[in-house]
Amino acid sequence: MEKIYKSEEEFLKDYNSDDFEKLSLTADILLFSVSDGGKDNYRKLNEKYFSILLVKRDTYPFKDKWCLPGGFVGIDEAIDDAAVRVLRAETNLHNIYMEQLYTFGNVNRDPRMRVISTSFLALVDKNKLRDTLSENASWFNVMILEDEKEIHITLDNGNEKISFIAVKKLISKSTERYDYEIKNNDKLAFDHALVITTGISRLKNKVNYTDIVFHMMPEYFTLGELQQVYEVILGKKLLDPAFRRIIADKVEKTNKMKTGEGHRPSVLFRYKK
Amino acid sequence: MEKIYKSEEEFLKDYNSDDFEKLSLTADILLFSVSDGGKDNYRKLNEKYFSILLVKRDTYPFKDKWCLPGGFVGIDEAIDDAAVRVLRAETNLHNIYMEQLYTFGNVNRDPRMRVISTSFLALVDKNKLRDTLSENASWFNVMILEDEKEIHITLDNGNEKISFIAVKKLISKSTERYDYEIKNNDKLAFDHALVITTGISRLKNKVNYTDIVFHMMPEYFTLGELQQVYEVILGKKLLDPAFRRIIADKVEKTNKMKTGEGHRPSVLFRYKK
DNA sequence: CTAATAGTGTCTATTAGACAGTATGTT
DNA sequence: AACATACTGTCTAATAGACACTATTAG
Repeated sequence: MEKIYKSEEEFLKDYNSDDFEKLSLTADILLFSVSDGGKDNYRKLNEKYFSILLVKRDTYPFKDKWCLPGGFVGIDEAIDDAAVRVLRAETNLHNIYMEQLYTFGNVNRDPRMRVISTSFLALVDKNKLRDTLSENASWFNVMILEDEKEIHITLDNGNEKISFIAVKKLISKSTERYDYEIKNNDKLAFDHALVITTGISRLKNKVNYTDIVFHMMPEYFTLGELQQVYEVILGKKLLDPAFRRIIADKVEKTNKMKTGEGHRPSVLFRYKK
Repeated sequence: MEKIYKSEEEFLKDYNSDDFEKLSLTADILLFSVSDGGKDNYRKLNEKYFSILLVKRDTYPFKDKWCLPGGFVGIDEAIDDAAVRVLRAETNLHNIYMEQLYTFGNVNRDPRMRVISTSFLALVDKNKLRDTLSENASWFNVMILEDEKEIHITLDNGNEKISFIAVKKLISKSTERYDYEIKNNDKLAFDHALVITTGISRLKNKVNYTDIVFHMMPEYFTLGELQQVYEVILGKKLLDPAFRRIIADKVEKTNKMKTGEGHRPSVLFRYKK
């Protein structure tokens, strides 16, 4: 017969939490940034690449595959704190923009046991990172080819190329929500190809209605550089006057100039808070 | 000394998942709908209310407080499947629009033990529900008063009023992200006042750039009714011609009319997929 | 007739897209 | 001088906001 409790204290004293089989939770970080490619020509601007930080696994499971920086959430640790801790361990960075992305909770994500993963979207200005990466971590440039049916994503760190296809499956046309089926993935561990796809989609989307990109910019930047970052994330060219109109009230002019570029010098701007 | 594994199979055979202390996960559902209030006047339209389903707890902890329908995620059950199961148990509904909202993972959310909660936003047309609610469940009309600093939320099911204040704490102006500190809550269990606040904010936001409201509409509706739903969620009046322009290509006219309303009859429309 | 909503026409203000032009540095 | 980018002016198209007007029903 079930015992009748008279108070919450009494109930909690008796409570045995082992009645349910518990599970493990990880916090995984999608750290995005923008990096400079080289110049092919002294006059031209640096090409910008959208890039993501990955870590090579040195233990089983998925030994020698790449994955997102991540780690288990401690029993006495908030998820957000775990995310901060993991990012700091991998990059020595803190005080970085970070938001929760999505929680992936299918069974068999991890061959060891049932693991839930809460992923976080983090953005940095790459100038803040110098020689502080952990040994197995590496930045990959992200190339995205998207049409109505599929997204072809290629990640390239100079030595190694990772590519896969995310096939869009429309969940709801009305809300433009997609699920993705990952194909041709052989270098990314777990379901991280799916996590990366989800993160890139969210970022592309947010760029249009938030000021999120400024978290990837250094303190001083030219409008041309800012425009390049928008272009590389959105995957399309923007018209100069329209772009300047839109960001006009988000930035403020400084009295600094960027010179020595083989063409007319450009005014340096700063994000206006 | 650490054992060196030659293959993933060998590694997995030895793997003991009890090295980490595990935690519990629940799926909690925010089921929103729109309900009709009465008419004060034979000529007037039914007043519309935005409403949410809550359940009264009959066991500890938080006995006799209200909470969101929810339940533990099984060890062999995907989070999404758990969400569907929970919703069905409470309402007998399935095939309902549902999207993941947010994962709440602070410590001490639950006095029993460490529990993580993944919340889901679900929307129904209330006409689909008739006498199928579980005994402890009840619909509450939602009233929202929002300014730059606070959101005052009142939930009312006719018998009981639940109200609390969510104080906005700006995380990032650039991305317009807020965290909320809940004050004056004494009738909602766990951190569910925070979950509800987060859900309402998300919904208010999504109404502007998705077709999400159609999930709360019956198959046939007048444009006046549709506009009322937008107004009640957004908490402001809209201008007729502007509203009609915006939704013009999302709906299609039918040859049905709604009559008997004490004023000019109105054409019934249908969502255009 | 009256109150109440249904539905439309139109003027204006704002925003977005497109293109052409001028400006100014380095080599 | 030539190239490449910086930066601006302006015309046009599309979208949003506001208001006024007509239409139609039950009672």
